[in-house]
Amino acid sequence: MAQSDGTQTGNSKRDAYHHGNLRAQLLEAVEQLVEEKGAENFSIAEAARRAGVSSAAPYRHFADKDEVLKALVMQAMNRMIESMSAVMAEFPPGDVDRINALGREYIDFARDHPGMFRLVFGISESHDGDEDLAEQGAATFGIVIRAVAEHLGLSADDPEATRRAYILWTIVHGHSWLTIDGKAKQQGVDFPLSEMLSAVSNMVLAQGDSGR
Amino acid sequence: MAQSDGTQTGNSKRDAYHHGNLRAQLLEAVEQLVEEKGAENFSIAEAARRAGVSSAAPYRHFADKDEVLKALVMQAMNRMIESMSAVMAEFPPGDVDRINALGREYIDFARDHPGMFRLVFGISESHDGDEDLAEQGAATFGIVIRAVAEHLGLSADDPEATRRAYILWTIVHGHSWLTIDGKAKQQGVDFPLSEMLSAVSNMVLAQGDSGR
DNA sequence: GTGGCTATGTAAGTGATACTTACATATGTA
DNA sequence: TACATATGTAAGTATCACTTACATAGCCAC
Repeated sequence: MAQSDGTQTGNSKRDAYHHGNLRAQLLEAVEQLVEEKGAENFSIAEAARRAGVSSAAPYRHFADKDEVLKALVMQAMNRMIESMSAVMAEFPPGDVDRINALGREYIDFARDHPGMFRLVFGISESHDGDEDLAEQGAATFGIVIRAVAEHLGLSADDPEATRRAYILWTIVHGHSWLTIDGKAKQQGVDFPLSEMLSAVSNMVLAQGDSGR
Repeated sequence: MAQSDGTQTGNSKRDAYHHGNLRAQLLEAVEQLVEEKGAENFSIAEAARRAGVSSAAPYRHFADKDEVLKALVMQAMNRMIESMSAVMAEFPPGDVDRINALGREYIDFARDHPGMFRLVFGISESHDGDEDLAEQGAATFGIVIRAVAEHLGLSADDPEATRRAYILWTIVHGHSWLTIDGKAKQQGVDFPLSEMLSAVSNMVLAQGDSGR
């Protein structure tokens, strides 16, 4: 069980006084809680209880609750970047399916980890100007921009690539939210959407003017 | 200062013991707080303070915090339906601009009331099976479906109308989220998006197969 | 080893919150 | 006017975020 921040997990028995691995185990507990009860209804206290330490212990590793959430979000975004990169490797550069696969990865993440998805995007509210998060976000979106640029035969810094990538992002992002919020199913939109969405992305990616 | 639920506001001086209008004033206070500090960081206690009553008073009007939020969301959705209906009246049936105007109204709502937007969609997490909210949501989406069906010359219960309306919803919804989360601007997507989005909606609404 | 420095844990508080309970006071209606 | 009901208060419970003072473990120089 490798951890993306370098700390070692695995030794799950706590050794009397000193725990040895609290930070990582706290994040693990918080992630569980976020999925179980939502990002707004979990408490640091309960995460501490799950890790078998006192309610003050977490504050040796994190300044406050927000910092815990930020660390979790960073971890999740790292994983996201990793799985997107893995997906990229399965298709040749420029392939449309590469782009569609990225979208599917995004939607799958939301469906499989709705609590984390909410957290990642809900956190913007309280961490508005955070540099680390912004950088991580740019790295993620950058992957999409490059894939789109390659497909269109554009340079990655051509605004047209950003423009089209952004439109694809809105679709995938909107669908992810509506899905985890149950809106899609609730409104009778239960037919398979993946083909539909990739058809739309084909339109958006068609050569020609995107509406400048 | 008319209230959409029929209770009268306006007499803002509280009359000694009995307040006369607590429910409406609480909702007003909560809405302010939600915009100021976010849906997760407001407290019933503070709303009560703003309304000039004890912290126990709200519980004469609402069972718990969740019920307050639900009432607020219902109010917001009502307003949304009203303004969407108003927009509809400005364009002839079947007009594409009618549909685009609906989308713009949605995005404007998110931009102007990000706290409420977050609340409306964030609430699904805790009110998953709520009938009233589902019904209200269906009414809202129904407006879009009808406009799309009229434009395409389809019956409103044709699944193709729902399908296309849903795609438009994902775009508008995704863009709204990314905008209020600051992602759009953060990623350098600051060029005017309204034309771009309406160009995309034209693609989605074009006659022909949408990717069945 | 021993002494001491630092990292990491605990216990016991502080102040705020959601919500409850017992009681008080208006208001409307028989 | 009396009484039922609606609506408010005060005080209390349990929980939480976070702090402070103290304890212990690991580690390094010597």
